[in-house]
Amino acid sequence: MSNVQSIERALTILNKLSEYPDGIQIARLTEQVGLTKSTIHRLLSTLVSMNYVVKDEETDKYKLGLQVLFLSRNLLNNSSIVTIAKPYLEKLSQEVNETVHLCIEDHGEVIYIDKIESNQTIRMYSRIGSRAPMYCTGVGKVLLSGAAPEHVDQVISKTDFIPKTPYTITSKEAFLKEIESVKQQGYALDNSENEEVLRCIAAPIYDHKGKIIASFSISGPSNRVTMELINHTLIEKMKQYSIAISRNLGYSGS
Amino acid sequence: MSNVQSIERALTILNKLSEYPDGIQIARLTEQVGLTKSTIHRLLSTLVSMNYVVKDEETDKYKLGLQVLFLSRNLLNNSSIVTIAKPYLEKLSQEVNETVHLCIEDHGEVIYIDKIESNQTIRMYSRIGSRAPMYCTGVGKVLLSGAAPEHVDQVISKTDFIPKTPYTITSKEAFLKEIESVKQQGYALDNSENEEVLRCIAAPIYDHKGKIIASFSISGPSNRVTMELINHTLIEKMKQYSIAISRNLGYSGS
DNA sequence: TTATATGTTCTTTATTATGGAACATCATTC
DNA sequence: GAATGATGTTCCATAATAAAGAACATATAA
Repeated sequence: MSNVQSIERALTILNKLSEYPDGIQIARLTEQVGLTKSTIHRLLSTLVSMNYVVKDEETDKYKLGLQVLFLSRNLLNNSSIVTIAKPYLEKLSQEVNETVHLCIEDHGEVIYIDKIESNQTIRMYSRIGSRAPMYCTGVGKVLLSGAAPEHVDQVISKTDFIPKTPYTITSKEAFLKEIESVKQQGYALDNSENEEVLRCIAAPIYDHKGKIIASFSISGPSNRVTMELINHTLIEKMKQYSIAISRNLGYSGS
Repeated sequence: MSNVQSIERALTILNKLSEYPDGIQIARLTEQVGLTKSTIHRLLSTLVSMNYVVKDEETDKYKLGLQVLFLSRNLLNNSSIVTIAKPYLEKLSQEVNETVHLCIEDHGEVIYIDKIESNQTIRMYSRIGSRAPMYCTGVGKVLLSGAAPEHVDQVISKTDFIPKTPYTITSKEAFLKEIESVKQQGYALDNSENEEVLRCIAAPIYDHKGKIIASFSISGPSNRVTMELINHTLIEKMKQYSIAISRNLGYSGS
C-alpha cells in the first residue's frame, strides 16, 4: 500500500530531467522538486551510479543517461501493433505525403508509439513517447470512442478542457457528443483543435475481439490537409487502412 | 558517497524487467535479483504507481510501463549528432541498400543511437538503445581509435575477449594492434567477428575539435557485403560520408 | 481435499535515508 | 584582491523509513 519514498522522489527527478535535454543544476531542481540540496544530491548520485543520469562535469548540470534509452529498447519491438502496422503506415504516409502517427491510450492520455515522417521539407518534431490529452486530438477521440462508458467518464472527469485554439472543444457535453459521432462515423478529426495550423484525421485499429486498441492519424498543415481533401480522399483511405491493419491483428469484422 | 539502497534496487529491477518484454512474475524476480518477495513487491508497487511499471492483472506479470518511453523521448532529439547525421545516413543506406547504424560510446560500450534499415526483405531486428562490446564491432574499434590511450587501456582491462565467432579478436595485444591500424586507415571492419554471417564497415564522425564523437557503419550479410565490395566501393564511400557529416558538425580537418 | 506456488498485507525492528550545517569551489563585485 | 553570493559536496545526529519474516489470500495442480 505505502510506497517507497526515495524511489518516488528519484523517479520524480527522472521525470523532471526529461524536460531538460541539456541538463539542469541541482539548485534548479531543488526549486522544481522541493527537496533539500543534500537529498537531491544523494538521489542524483545514486542515479548516476546506475547510469540513469549523467553529470556534466563542466557545467555541473545533470541530464538523463543512456541507460534510459537502453530500458526502452524492447518496449515497442515486442508490441506487435507497431511491427504489424508499420508497413501500412509507411505506405499511407508516402501516398498522402504527410506525417502519420500511431497511438495508444495510457492512463487517460494519448501516447505516440510510432511516427512516420512525410518527405515534405517542414518536418514535425519527433514525438515517439510523447503524451497528449485526448480531448483535443483525433487519435484521442478515436481511442475513447472504443472505450467503455465508465472509462470515458473517468477520463473526462479528470480532463481539464483547456482551449488550445478557438476551435478546441471545451465542455464535457460537447465532447461526449463528439465521441458519439466518432463512434458512428468510424473516424475522428482534429480540426485545428490542438494547434491552430494543424488538421488531423484519425481512425481506429481493432484487435481480434473487435476492441479498439490503437489509433493512427494523418496530420498536416491545414492548408495542405484541407476539409475538401479529407472528405474527398482521406476518409475513404483511412477506413481502408483501418480495416487492413486490423485484419492483420486478427480482426474479422467489417 | 553512499547510494540510496532502495533506488539502486528499484533501478536494478527496471533493468531486469527490460529483459522481459512480456513481463515477469515476482517469484522469478526474487530468484533473479535476490531480494525477498515482500521487498520486491513494495518496490514494484512504487514503480507501478509512477507508471514506470505495469502489472498485467491476468497473469500477475510485471513489465515496463510507457513512462520509460516518455523519459527517453527527448534523449536523442536534442543530440545534434542524430539530427545532423540522419539525412546522410539515410542516403547512404539507400545507396548501398544495407542497414546503417550510428553509435557512440557509453561507459566502455557501444550504444546504438540511430539505425536506418535497408529495404532488403530480411531486416535486422531493432537496436536503438542496445549496447554492444567494443572489441568485436567495427564501430567500437573506430570509437576507441579516437580515444586517449589511458581510456583505451581502461576499456580493454575491463573487456572479456569472448570469441563470438572463429574470427573474433581475443587478445589484448591483437586488439591494440587492430585499433592502431584503424587509426591509420580511418575506418574499421568487423569481419564476421561478432556474428558469423555479418560483415560491417565503420567510419568515424569528428566534432569541431577533431575529436571522434560517434561512428557509423554499414552492416550486412557477408555474401552481400563482400570484401571485394568493401575494397572497391565502400571504403571510399564511408570516407566521403565521414567527412561530409563531420563537416556539418564544424569539423575542418581533412 | 490437500498441497504447492504464488501474490499481498501486516508489524516489528534496526537499518537507512534525511536535512541541517559545515565545508569547498567558483564566479562576480566592490 | 578581498569579500560576497551562489552553488556543489560531505558529514552527522536523529528520526523516519524501508526491510523481511510471518501471516494471510488466492489460485492451480495433484
